[in-house]
Amino acid sequence: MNTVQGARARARAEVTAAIKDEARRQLAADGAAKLSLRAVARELGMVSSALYRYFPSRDDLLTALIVDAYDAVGEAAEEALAQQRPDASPAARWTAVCRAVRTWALAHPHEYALIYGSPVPGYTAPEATVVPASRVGLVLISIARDAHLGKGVAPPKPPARLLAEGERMAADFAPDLPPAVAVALVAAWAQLFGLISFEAFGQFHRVVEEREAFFTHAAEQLARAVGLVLPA
Amino acid sequence: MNTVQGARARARAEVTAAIKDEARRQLAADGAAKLSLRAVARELGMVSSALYRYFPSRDDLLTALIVDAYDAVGEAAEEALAQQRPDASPAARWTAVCRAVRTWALAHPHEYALIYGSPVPGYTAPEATVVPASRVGLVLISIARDAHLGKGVAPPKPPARLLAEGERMAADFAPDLPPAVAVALVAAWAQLFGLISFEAFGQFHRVVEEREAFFTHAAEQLARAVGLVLPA
DNA sequence: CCAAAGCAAGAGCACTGCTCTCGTGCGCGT
DNA sequence: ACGCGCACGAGAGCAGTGCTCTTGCTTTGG
Repeated sequence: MNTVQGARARARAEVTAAIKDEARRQLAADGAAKLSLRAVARELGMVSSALYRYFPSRDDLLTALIVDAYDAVGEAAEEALAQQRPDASPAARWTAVCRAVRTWALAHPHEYALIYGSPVPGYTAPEATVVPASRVGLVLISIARDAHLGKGVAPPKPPARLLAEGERMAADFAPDLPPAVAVALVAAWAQLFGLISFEAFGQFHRVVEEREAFFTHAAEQLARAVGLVLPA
Repeated sequence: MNTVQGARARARAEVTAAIKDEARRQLAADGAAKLSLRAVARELGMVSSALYRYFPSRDDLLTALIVDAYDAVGEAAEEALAQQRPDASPAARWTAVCRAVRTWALAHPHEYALIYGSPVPGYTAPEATVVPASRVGLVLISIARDAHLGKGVAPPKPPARLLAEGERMAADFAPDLPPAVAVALVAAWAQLFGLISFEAFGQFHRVVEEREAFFTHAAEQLARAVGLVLPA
């Protein structure tokens, strides 16, 4: 008994991981649309029906890959933040995290498409995905909160009804964040992924050539919009 | 001879349109992944092989739908611009166009996903899609150009290499647009679709409730970022 | 030590995209 | 106006898919 859990459970975990690995390979090679349970099983030397002992359906396999992808990009963001020097400015932290997310997306376009492209399984994201999906957002929130705990430049005040929304959002996610910053932050969050998606999905083809410089500059402007840049 | 083209060609055009209509229906109902040539043919009372006389492959059908979707959203944008009063400010025009695009996207989520979600056919967008795909961009460009022909507020100057990129972009698309405005415009363009995609794809679930007010406010900030808002 | 539970394997169903062949009827050019 | 040709629809068929069910074997825990 050299294992804390039974050998059975361990074998199951290993096979499950092998399936996900092979699925990820096929995903990276041909995209989500062409991911085939039978092909995965074939490549693993097992028969297709055996695979259903591990994933009840193709969508469940995809959901597992989605969760892993959210975790991977979330980890990339957290790591980028952790590697910042203690004296780094909020804007510098913000830009570094944005660049890390972009780098991950460009390195794993199909996995990125899985999570930030069209929702492929039947329309409603499974509940299991919401926690990993929020990791990047939490990183951005923490940067903004640190910045505005010191002194930040408040973004333009939104209209009253939106400001109330901002208070609700702040109450939910970051108690001590000014409401106006909260709504600016959510907007910047969505806009960040707009920039990344357009680049990853080829919309910048023949439009933007200096992609890295362009993105960095845009990310810095986003930091400004959230009020992370101190006036000179 | 009541038709300029032969009856044969006309019948062909009608069947082609019927196929696209039915395909669009199934697209709206079940999404692109479940769009099936055989089901379309079945619904139209023909056998599946007959459909291949009109579209050489499933991807070709999807491409046709993509082109139509680009045209539809482009037309929505152009119409929104055309309906602006002559004395409307550039910022008001910008916001109106943004709202029109958003409205179209929310009304046709699956078609929107087809063009601004993950690229589903084999990775490279067919050449035929690039012209219709640029219609929304052209509308935004025209607004920015009109604004800066008068006097606009220049966006922050990007670094030198990006400024050169801006000059190239301006030369390609809008000869008389300041380079800094060009790069801000492209960024705002991508960010606009980031906002819309996040809402359409459910990323704002339990995050943003006042979606319309939120979007309008974000679009106005985008107008500011492009330099469309005059100082008070 | 044996029953129970987990597992792989195979056959099979309904469906998909796509190809090929084969008549037939309609539109077109003469 | 007529007949030829070709575009078209129909059908069978292939390879592949997701998923289910039954059948045995192996492992595990009481």
